[in-house]
Amino acid sequence: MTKTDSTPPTDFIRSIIGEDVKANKNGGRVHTRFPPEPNGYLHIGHAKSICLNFGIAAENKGGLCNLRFDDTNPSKEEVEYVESIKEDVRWLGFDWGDRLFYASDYFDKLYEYAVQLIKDSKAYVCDLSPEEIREYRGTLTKPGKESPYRSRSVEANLDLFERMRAGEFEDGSHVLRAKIDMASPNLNMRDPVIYRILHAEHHRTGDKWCIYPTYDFTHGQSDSIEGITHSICTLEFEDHRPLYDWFLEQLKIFHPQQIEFARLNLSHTVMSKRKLLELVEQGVVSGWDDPRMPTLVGLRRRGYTPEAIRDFCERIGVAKRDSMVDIALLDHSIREDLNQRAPRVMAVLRPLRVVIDNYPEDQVEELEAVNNPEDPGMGTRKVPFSRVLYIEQEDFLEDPPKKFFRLAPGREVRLRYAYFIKCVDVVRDEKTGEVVELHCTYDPETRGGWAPDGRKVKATLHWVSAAHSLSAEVHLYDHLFLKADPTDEKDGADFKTYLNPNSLETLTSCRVEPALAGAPPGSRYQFERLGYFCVDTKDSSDEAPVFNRTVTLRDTWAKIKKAHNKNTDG
RNA sequence: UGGGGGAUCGUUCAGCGGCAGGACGGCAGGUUCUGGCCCUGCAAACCAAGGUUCGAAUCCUUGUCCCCCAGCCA
Repeated sequence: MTKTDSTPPTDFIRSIIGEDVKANKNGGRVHTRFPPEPNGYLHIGHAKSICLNFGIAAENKGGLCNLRFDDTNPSKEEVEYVESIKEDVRWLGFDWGDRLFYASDYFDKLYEYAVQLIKDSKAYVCDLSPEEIREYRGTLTKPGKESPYRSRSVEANLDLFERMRAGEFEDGSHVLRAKIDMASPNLNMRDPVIYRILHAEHHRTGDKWCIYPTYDFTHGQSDSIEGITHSICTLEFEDHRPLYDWFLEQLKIFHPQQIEFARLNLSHTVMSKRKLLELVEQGVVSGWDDPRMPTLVGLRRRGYTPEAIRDFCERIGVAKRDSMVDIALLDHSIREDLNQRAPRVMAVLRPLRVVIDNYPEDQVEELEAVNNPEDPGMGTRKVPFSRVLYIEQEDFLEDPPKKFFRLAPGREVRLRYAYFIKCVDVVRDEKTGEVVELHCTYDPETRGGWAPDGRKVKATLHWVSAAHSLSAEVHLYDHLFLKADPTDEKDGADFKTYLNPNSLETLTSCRVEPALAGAPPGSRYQFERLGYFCVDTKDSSDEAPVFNRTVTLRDTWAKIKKAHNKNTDG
């Protein structure tokens, strides 16, 4: 995708790095990393971080970005997640080369670091229970108390730590703690736990270990080992930085620079892995790849392109203030991308039968339609036209309001690429009064949609030939949540109470033009006047195609209707 | 009333002592065989109060509000 005037993004992180390069810090090297925990699927918030880290590496000469899994908690992490994460990063368009790492690669090294701290009297084995540790920690305003085990000898600590590793103790009975300052105003410095006993099988190291380093003891050192120059993370780790600095200083090892930025919040959805997991587990959505999910697998299945997501990540910027990006911006990014590349096609979601009374019974014409007005190179196709057609139910109104330009009794409109037609009769269901069929006449002089006499119509409708169209199922998606910030549970409500009951609407009697026969899973189209749709990658088949609506077209008629309703209701 | 961060159009990102700007959204037009795209125009903001200065969104002071931290999660 080519952007006409894409200026290279600048933000405070890139400025800092630019200064560092200019000052020849780290010999001018720029090395970042994307460090996910393999305990869930990646979402669009991760995409922001991925684009930042891989983007910065790509923008700097010789710059590199590692993919490293922070797999320090075997009880929550699974291979399923590491595979999906790798796939998602690749799909987004980034490449970690041969630099795929795991924090678990460093378990031996980390153990040595811990031993080193013990030998320097900077760490000790503590026998306090989790509850006791919490009590001893103090509170935000009250300093903590020192553990009674704080002054054990180096020898005793070495022995105990070795026995922890050997599996002599039960989970939770002992921990290794850094010896820093129980009175520190920064709670992270109050003798934090750096190793805990977890008799759990690790997805990579198996049962080699029954003690595991905490994230805090792992992350900074892993960055150091990999020679990461700029360790970019989110705001909540800002007060962990002094702790990471402390470890690096005590261990006398390479010191990456940590820079924090605000994580992405998107309106009308949730971004926390815990909440997303809850939606999956409770069956609110069909899975991590439900097209309503903000996960990368979900967005992909919904029809989003990596280009659009990258464009979005560029538009939202990077800063330190907490923010909530309007999901309308994501809509804009995908529309802009798909407008350029998606072939146009006609599909009728809610069919209304139309009979062209003066059209010969057995005649069929092949009319030429352009595949993409934005890109003439995409060529044209033939669309069959015959006596019986379908149009969209909402394109006809018996009693049209002022600004309704579409079909109505006695009114003439154009059928796209076909003919001008005029509505001459309306057939109703005898019982319900519902309009079930329209009778129209066509003007043979307007073949292709042009009027030789230059007369104008106010509307152009999409349509399909009844006999030639294919049936299809269509999934209409809308925001998962009605409330912009479902996380705002101040009135006591659970975030799920703000779920949009209409976030998915399934239409089973849709008709699509024959050109869509055999459309491959994942392929994207614009259904003219309706929106962008893609062939579902899971539930679609040649016999029973399923299309997912990625996003609607901008719809000014919908806005007019809405404004009108508001006025009449009020 | 412990510590760490942050406050600029509705939203978001710029502006780093010298005309507050862009994008999305909104509104109004133009164009149009998609009520799409595209084009034009309009409305729209410096948390507050003091101070320094010829000049303050920017520097200083004092407030106010918001976010994060009391996992052996990350």
